[in-house]
Amino acid sequence: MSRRTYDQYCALAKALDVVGERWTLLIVRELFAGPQRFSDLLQTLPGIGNGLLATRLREMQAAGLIESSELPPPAASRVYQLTRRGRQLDEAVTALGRWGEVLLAAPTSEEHRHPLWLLQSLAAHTRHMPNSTPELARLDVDILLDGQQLHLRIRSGRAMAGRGSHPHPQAAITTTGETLYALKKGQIQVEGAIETGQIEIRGDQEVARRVLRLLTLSEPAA
Amino acid sequence: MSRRTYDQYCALAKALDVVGERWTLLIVRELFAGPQRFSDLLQTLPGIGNGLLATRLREMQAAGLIESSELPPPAASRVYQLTRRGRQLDEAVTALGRWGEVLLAAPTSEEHRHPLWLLQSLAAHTRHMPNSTPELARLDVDILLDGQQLHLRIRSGRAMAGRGSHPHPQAAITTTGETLYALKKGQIQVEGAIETGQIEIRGDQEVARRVLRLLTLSEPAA
DNA sequence: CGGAATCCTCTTCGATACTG
DNA sequence: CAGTATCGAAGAGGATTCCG
Repeated sequence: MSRRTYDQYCALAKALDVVGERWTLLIVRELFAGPQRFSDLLQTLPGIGNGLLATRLREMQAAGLIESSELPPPAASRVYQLTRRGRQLDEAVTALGRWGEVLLAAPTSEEHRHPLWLLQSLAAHTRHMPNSTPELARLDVDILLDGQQLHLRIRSGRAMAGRGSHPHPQAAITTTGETLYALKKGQIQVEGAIETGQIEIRGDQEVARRVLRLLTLSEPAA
Repeated sequence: MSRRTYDQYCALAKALDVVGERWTLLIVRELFAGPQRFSDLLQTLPGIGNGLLATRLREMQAAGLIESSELPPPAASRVYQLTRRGRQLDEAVTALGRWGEVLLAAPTSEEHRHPLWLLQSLAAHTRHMPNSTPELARLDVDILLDGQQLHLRIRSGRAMAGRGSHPHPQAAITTTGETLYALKKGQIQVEGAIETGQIEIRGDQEVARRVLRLLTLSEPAA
């Protein structure tokens, strides 16, 4: 009955009362990439258990973070999506993710993996750096990453990753997480990876290259 | 024995594995304002229970977030403080705090309060806005807030709140949380509050005014 | 008195089984 | 597919005790 709270008159404590519980911010991360059904979330969040997911979704709805909507027939299913308030968590989630990046050791492990998470991570960095050249004002590309269909929206140099394909992509990239990771590390270059076939591009070649270069840019020295 | 983790190869999940558990980020918040002893933390974090605090401090030490050091006699006590890695949480904690600010309703409640938390909250906003005029390059002032001795360090327009007094303050301000809150809301002005005695200043009047104006600046329209 | 370890109760979590 | 019901296990909170 009694939701556990910190009972502190402090903005951080209040925020943690709402999003500090287990799984909540990971659900937010999933919904940043687009609406999801109950069972979609169950799949991408291994270990959560359906009871707890139901509870979290109810709490998050009550807190105004998400809303659910019925898809019209014949889909006849319910999807959950972020509200404006929920989307405002972008900055905090992004900052936390950047902080956690150095904790990513070798990907070899019993860990669950998902191409989206890598793309979100790379996209998060672009929202940290001031990259707003006119060339990066507005770009939309599809990315088939390790067989998963994703897309990237770039607005004023800031990238957001999403599931599925974009309605009007200017280009389509096919590659692997390994390749993106090597690019980010500076171990290979965009042009080289295209030549060796590690990256395939359809549509606007220049747009795709711009996106790839933005995404795999290294952090400037602080 | 088995620390609970999300087991996801994802930067956000990794970050939450380390700082996502109950109380951890609130401990970080306290240590942002300076080193603290075990019992200091117990006092400022009502409800934590000493066993859990000990556990958290051990975990945070193992994760490289904090370190403990013995004070030389006659103090003969141990203090905990953030490491560099721990201080890097600044951005994430600040972003979360800003997100939570709208959840602060009327301060009338059973909630625990502490002048430091208000000051940290106000300071967090200055780190969000680009305010880097030469006048705000480097300022250090003491603040006696609701009887609590605190201080503010301002570097390049970005304020950090701390406990106790600064070794070399340029000015000292005495006021109340209520007054700062009203200033932030725009209900009163700095000059007016000084005239009515709601704010007292010793030392460099101009420095104190600059700090107060920075601190209580309203958010520019996004 | 500061800094914990111990014990006990209550809540939350995670997995499985079950229902509309 | 979208949840609810249930139950053992882990975690949290409070008090007490121990040690220097």
